Formats: sequence, C-alpha cells, structure tokens
Amino acid sequence: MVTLAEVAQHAGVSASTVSYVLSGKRSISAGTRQRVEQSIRELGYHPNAGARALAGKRSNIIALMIPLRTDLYVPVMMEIAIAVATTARTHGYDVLLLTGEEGPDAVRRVTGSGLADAMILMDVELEDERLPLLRGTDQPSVLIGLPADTGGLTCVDLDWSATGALCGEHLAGLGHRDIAVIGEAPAVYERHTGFAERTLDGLRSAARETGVRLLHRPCEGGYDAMALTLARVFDERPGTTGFVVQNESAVEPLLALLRQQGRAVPEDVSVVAICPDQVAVQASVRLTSVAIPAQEMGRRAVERLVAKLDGRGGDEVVLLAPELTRRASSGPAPAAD
Amino acid sequence: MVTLAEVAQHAGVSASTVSYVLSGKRSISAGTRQRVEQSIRELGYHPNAGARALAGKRSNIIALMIPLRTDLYVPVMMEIAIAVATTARTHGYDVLLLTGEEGPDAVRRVTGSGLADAMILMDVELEDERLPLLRGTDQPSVLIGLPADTGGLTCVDLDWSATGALCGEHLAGLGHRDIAVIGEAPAVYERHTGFAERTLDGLRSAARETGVRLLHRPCEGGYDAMALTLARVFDERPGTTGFVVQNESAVEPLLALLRQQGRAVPEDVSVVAICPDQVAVQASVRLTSVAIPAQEMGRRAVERLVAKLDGRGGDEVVLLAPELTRRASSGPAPAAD
DNA sequence: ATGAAAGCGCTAACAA
DNA sequence: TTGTTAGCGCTTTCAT
Repeated sequence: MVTLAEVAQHAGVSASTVSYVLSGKRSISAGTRQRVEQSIRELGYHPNAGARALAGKRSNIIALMIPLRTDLYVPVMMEIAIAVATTARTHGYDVLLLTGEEGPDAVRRVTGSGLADAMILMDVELEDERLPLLRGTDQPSVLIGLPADTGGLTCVDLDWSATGALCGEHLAGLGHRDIAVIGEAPAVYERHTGFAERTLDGLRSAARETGVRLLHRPCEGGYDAMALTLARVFDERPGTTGFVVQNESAVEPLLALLRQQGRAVPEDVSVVAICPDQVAVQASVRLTSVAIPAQEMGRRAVERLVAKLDGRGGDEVVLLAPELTRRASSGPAPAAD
Repeated sequence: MVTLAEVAQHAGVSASTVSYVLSGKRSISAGTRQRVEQSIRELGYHPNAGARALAGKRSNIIALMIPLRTDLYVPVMMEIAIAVATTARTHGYDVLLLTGEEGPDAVRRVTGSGLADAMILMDVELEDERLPLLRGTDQPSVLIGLPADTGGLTCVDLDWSATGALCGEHLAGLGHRDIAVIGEAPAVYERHTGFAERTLDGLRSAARETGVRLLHRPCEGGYDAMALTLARVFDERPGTTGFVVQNESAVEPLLALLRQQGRAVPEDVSVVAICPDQVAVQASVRLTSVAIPAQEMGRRAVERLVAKLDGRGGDEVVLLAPELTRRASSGPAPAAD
C-alpha cells in the first residue's frame, strides 16, 4: 500500500505539501505540483479513506436509506438510487446503501459513527419515526418524499397534488364527467406514504372546480384484482369514461380488460397514467401520462445535500412540477347517449 | 462527539479495555464489562468508523457495483441489492453503492483507498474489463453472473443453462414439437452478458435430446415489437405451440396478442416464462415459470464474500439450481390436425 | 511557497 | 484480567 509519506519522499517534498497538492487548499509552485503529481501517478497512490475521515472529520460519504419493501415503484426507486450514486460521485461523494430494515437505528449508527457526512431518506411516511432523530442532529439530510410536518427539514418530491390536478383537468377538459381513480394497494394508503393522499387531494380539487364526479378505488394490482375493481367501478358508475391510474401493476391489466369488454381506448374510455415514461410507452396503448421524474429527484436531492454540506442554503421544500404527456390513450369523451 | 477515551474514563478503565469489550478479542471480567457497557449506553457512544478503519485496517464495508443501465431486470437488480445490504448488515458490514459508470476505475479507487474491504460485482459480462483488476488484487470479490473464464474468481449465478434445459424439457414433455424462444433485446446479446447465451444453450441441448424444433427471436419488448416478432414466428413456423419467454417486458404483450389472435393459453399454445415470481403471478394468465432467485443470489454472494474475508473458503463457482413452477400457462400440446 | 509536528480516535502488541 | 503505548495515514495549524 502506497502512503502519502512515500509519495512525499519520492517527490522530495514534505508530507504536507503532498496533502496540499491534493486538496488545493494552498498555492503550490508549478514545478512542485508537477513532481508530486508525477510521483502519485508512478506509485499509483490512493489516499486512505479511513485516515482521511479521521483527520479531516468528513468521510465524503452520503448515506442513502432505501425502503425495504419491493412492492412499490421498484424501478423508480432503483432509478433514484442510481441517480443519487452518479450525482454524488460528481461531487466527490460515495454512497452508502442502507435499507429500511434497521429503521431509526441506522440513522443513529451512521450519524454517531461518522460513517457518512449526510443522508438521504427515501419512502418517507407522513409521520416518519426517523424524523425526530434528523431534527435532533446537526447532520445534514434530505428527504425524498414529504412528511406531514416539513418544519426544519429539506425535502424533494414530485408535486403530487399538482399531478392529481393535472390529470383531472386533462380529462375534464376533454369532456369527461365521470372519472375513476385506480390507486395503489390499500396497504400503501394505510402506510400513510403521503404521495397517494396528495394525488387524491389534487384530483378532488380539480374535480370540484370542473364539476366532475370522482370515484376512487385502491387496487392490489395484477389481472384478477383489477378485474374485480373494474367490475365494481362500472357497476357503481356505469357512465365512467375516464380513468386515472396510479399503480404500475394495474396499468396493463386495465387495458387488457377494457379491450376484452369491447371498450375502445380512447374512443370509449380515456386513460391517464401516473407512472414512469418507460411503462407509458411500452404499454399496449401508448399512454397519456404524468411521468415520475426519478432521476431528477435523485439529482436534486444530492445537490441540496451538497449545498448544505458546503454551508450554502438551508431547509427548503423542493416540489417538482409535473408534466403531462399526451399520447394515444386519452381523447374527447364520447357523446352522451 | 463521544470518544472511546471518554467512555473509558467514565467507566474507570483504560481505553484498551473498552476496545476489547467492544471487539470481544480478550476476556473481560463480568463486572468490568457491565460498567463499560453501562457507560457506553449512558454516553451514547458510537465508535468512529474512520479511526477504526485506520487502526484496524478494515473498513467493514463491502462495495456493490450495480449496472448503470435500467433496461434489464430492474426489479431483480433491486432485489439483489437489497438482499446484499441486509445480509451484509447481518455480518456487520455496510454496503457502498457503486454504479457501473466509473467502470474499472471504481475498482481501483475502492481497492486503493481501503474504502471497502471487498466487492461484489453485478451484471458481469463474458469478457468483463474489470476482471483483470480483480485477479491482480488481493481484495476478495464475488461476481454475480458468470464471465467466460472463471479461473481464480468466485461467482454466484442462477444455472441459466439448466434453466433453459428445464423449460425445454417441460414443453417437450407436454408434447410440444415446435418451440419459439422470445429473448431479450438484441442489445443484451450484443453485450455478451452470458446469461442469455447460456439459457439458449440449455434450450438447444434439451431440444436436441427431445427432438424438438427451436426458433429463437430476440425482442425489444413492449407491445409493438412483440407483435412484429410474433407475426414472424408464426409466419416461419405456423405449427408453433410452445413459447419460452425470457424478457419481462414481452410477457404481457405476448399474452395479449395471443388472446387477440384467438389462441387460447394453454389449450392452443403453452407459455413458459423466465422471470421473477411476482411477474409470473400477476400476469393475465398465471404463468408457468422459472423464477430468478434474486434474494438468494444476493445472500449467497455476501456469504461467500464474508467467508473469504474470514479466511475461510476460496474461489468457487456457485450455480443455483433452477426451479420450474407449473401454473396455468402450460399444458399438453393440442392434437395435431 | 514549503516544512515540521501535533493530533484525529482507535487497535493491538507488549507489559504487568 | 487489565493497563500502557506505539502507531495507522492523513489534515492542519504554526513556523519559516
């Protein structure tokens, strides 16, 4: 293993000079810098992370807490995680992967041990038990998702309420008067993850303003569950012509079932999905959708965090504006009989 | 920040005693242990990770390199990553998340800096450029996936060849004589990821032994691409009655298209999928499938790695035996006309 | 512009 | 069974 001292000796300078060449924290003559950099390359020197963390009081590591469950938005979670990792590297940080399993203990362990300089929490619930710990520490953190009380916290999330409103307005604008909302599994609502409720709020207020009727039904996803849900919807509201789907694993089953029932999309029924673009494009009908900007969320979270670590900027709630892309699944409501 | 020295003082012992209480590397009298543990709790002490790594020469961190692409088996990747993280914690390790972006450089950086004690590589290609580096270092590593040459390496993977054979034998056993294989996107084959080719090898040898005809077609996935592929298959082999699908995003489109063409599953056509169980169960027809044991792969990889770190066990290739679950999508071949 | 030296908090000989 | 002490490799004052 090559040490800084060896590099120093090889370059004929002192250890501190090598350190400063590396950190750029004081000016170095061109010649010295050259020789040091040369030695570093020749010897294949890599600074020891532990020693750095100990002496420098920062590990250059960001902890990322991902949810343990794999029932919800897995590709989105993955995309966020990847975006976090790549963006973090861009700023000189590595990413430590924590699962929700340890729960609040993980927060204590990481803050206490100096393993990470800061953390990003995903899958935040409205009354998340990790929040008191975060508020009680001086370690910077960013949440992806919005808890009920955002006081003293930095959060990044899609503006779900605006997303719901956007979907509602789109369908209302096309003349639909009866809209069904196919939501996530009931467990998601029970968990109080926030985004589901917020989307619904947005939809409701849009419905109110446009005079549209809304029927909300959580759905486990999968073909059978969707079949049941769909039957109930048409039973209760036979005049339904618009669907908003916020459940990846219900999208394709819904389309298949509508087809099977002889309801054409978008001639008879319009469908708007809230899902990753990839899903919207690969579906059997190209779906009008609001995308979940996973990459953007990961990137923004890291950027906020780095800003905090650099002493720039404080707490802030960043809500990303939703964008609706019109594709083949939505059109004018059919003329009433 | 609480240090070991403070704990020692509080408990009225020396620093080394505290250290040994923590590591268990020498016997401590019950009374002393009590007092030390008490002090640790009272003061809320957490050992400093950097100092530990520096003095102890191990960081207790495992690096996990995940693929940057999100085109392939995303939920599987995520499940593996989560299994790695939770299993690692079980053994006292944390996980550092590296993306493929840095490529071989990441390996150098991590090995060189002592950031991680060992690494796990996912998405290994047949001629992976990271392999020479791994062979040239004394840092333990485990690959998830099989390169062309496994000499001097430890690998964990599903036995894809046996998987292919299992699918082929299942359909052959049901009397199918013409089988079509819907594979991953062409890009996957071009990338030489190994698993795709190996599956095909297994299928081919099963076909040879059972006298079945095989037609292999890569497919981009999605509805449109699948429609095209399917048309070509029936064009070329009108008597096709069996399908093996190794492409998550082709599964549901295939089922929808068959339905649309009036081909009943499994009465007219049988379908066997190679995919996560969740996909098989949620499909519009419950699919006979070989599951991809993501959790098991992650867990086994960590266990092999920890064994190596503890000086137990050396290089080894662990191939997990595939298991085929019969569901509703496969049945006897229809009687020939 | 550069060097010398004092730690950072912990582990692991070496002593007792 | 416990204490003393010398580092681990780096950063950062304080000097020059």
